Amino acid sequence: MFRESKQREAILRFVKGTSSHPTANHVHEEMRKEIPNISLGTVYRNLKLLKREGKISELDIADSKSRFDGNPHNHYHFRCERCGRVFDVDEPVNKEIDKRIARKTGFKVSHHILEFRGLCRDCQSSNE
Amino acid sequence: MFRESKQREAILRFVKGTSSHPTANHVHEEMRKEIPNISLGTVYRNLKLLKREGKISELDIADSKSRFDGNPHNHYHFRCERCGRVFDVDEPVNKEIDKRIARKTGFKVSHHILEFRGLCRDCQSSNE
DNA sequence: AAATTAATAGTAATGATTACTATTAATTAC
DNA sequence: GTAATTAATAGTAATCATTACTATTAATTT
Repeated sequence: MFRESKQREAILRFVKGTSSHPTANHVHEEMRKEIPNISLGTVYRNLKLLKREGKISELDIADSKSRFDGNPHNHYHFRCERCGRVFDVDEPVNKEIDKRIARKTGFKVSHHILEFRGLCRDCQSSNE
Repeated sequence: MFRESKQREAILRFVKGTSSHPTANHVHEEMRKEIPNISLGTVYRNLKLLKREGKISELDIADSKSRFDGNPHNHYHFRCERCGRVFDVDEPVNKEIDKRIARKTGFKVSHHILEFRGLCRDCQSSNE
């Protein structure tokens, strides 16, 4: 089914070996150093494939389209992985965790974004 | 400085009045019902403006480019709002909160995504 | 070594968003 | 109230990340 390719091996090796959370373009630039004519399409295809195989992950959060919220205050959301709908979650925002992370890392933490993922009620009951 | 326009008023009224977390395109479609020739550019411009004014918010999370991570297991991140770099955060994943939200909402919660935002050490010290 | 076909390179297409520009309309000056 | 000013708009073109397409290349199998 799958064949080995030096392109895919190199992409996996690089992403596994860096903590820079590179974009597809970053990976492409890096790859060109050892495989000068590697194409961007190959990078995209393999990143997606390696993700499907569970060897790497993607910090996507949110799909390609941005969504807006009439509530301007920070609050949490739930996104259904099947229908794509987004719901507000009625859970108090944990401000303590920002302080803890700030203490641990030395970063200045202004806020955090928390999104739950799974299946909404409709999508659980609909069998298909 | 700012002038009122029926387009902006209608957009704000709609986004404030729905819990559907609409995309720019959803807002545009809805607006066309009452202002048939409103342009998509106007919708985008006003959504951005209303966000800047703090009247609505955007569920962007992540910018336009997707980032990849050699660690395939769920973990938290910190994103610097100034330089854009993403760092891993060494904090145990809270599985209890998924259960609590599931109990509260009736949704099936598979996991959650948590991203801290603020200024990394470099960007705090660089004065500019 | 030849046959098969997955993977690639290179290019074109897509889709969300932003930029641009002439026109319209809200506000200000008279 | 009317004319002058200029912010906001409609409509279109441009941009940018990502995906699709296709002829060619190269792993793997026979």
